[in-house]
Amino acid sequence: MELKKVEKISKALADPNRLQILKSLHKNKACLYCSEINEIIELAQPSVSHHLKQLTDAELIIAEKEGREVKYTLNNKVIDQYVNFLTALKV
Amino acid sequence: MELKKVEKISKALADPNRLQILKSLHKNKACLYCSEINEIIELAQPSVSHHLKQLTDAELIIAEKEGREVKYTLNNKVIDQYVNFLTALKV
DNA sequence: TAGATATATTGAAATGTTTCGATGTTTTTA
DNA sequence: TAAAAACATCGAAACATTTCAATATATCTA
Repeated sequence: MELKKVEKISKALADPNRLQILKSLHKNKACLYCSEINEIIELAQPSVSHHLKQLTDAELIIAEKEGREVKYTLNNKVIDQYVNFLTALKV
Repeated sequence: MELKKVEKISKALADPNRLQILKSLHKNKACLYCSEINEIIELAQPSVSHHLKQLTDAELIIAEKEGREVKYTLNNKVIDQYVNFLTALKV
């Protein structure tokens, strides 16, 4: 994995609200609708939308449009790649 | 691992210069002197000092004073704990 | 012990991030 | 097809991070 990508993922993980979103996705078998996330995170809707964009841009989650709703899913593959980079860092 | 700690480590990893320092530590069998890091990173000395502090505060590296020099070592244990948190996030 | 060397701290400018109200876009439904 | 619902985008305020010159501190050496 490229350093630029590691940096982007780290940035996405470097916020308490975004970590909360990821934990909630984990609890809910990896997927949640945007409206459900809006209920969990105590921020205004545009702020939650911003955080979901950061996570999506880092590819930590995948957004799928379903009508006028959006379903978010954890991207296990990218988490694995990030973990592999970190593991390779050790001696 | 506490969310606050995950956030701190993620922040420490969210910078290209700090990732470069970690990669260099890996290449050099996990340890480097501050002066060597100053040569690798193309920033002024106080900036490098600042980045080393971020990494040390996150416990990703360990600082040991040796006379008037400081030796930095990768902290494999904390990297492992961080990796475990991320792995547990997957479904 | 005075000067040199290695690193840390301070303070300030530049830049980036977070947050929200207002508003825009898309899709559903009455 | 007009109104409602779900989400995204914009713009600005508040806050945090990065960077460096100047300076401080600690340790070594002549």
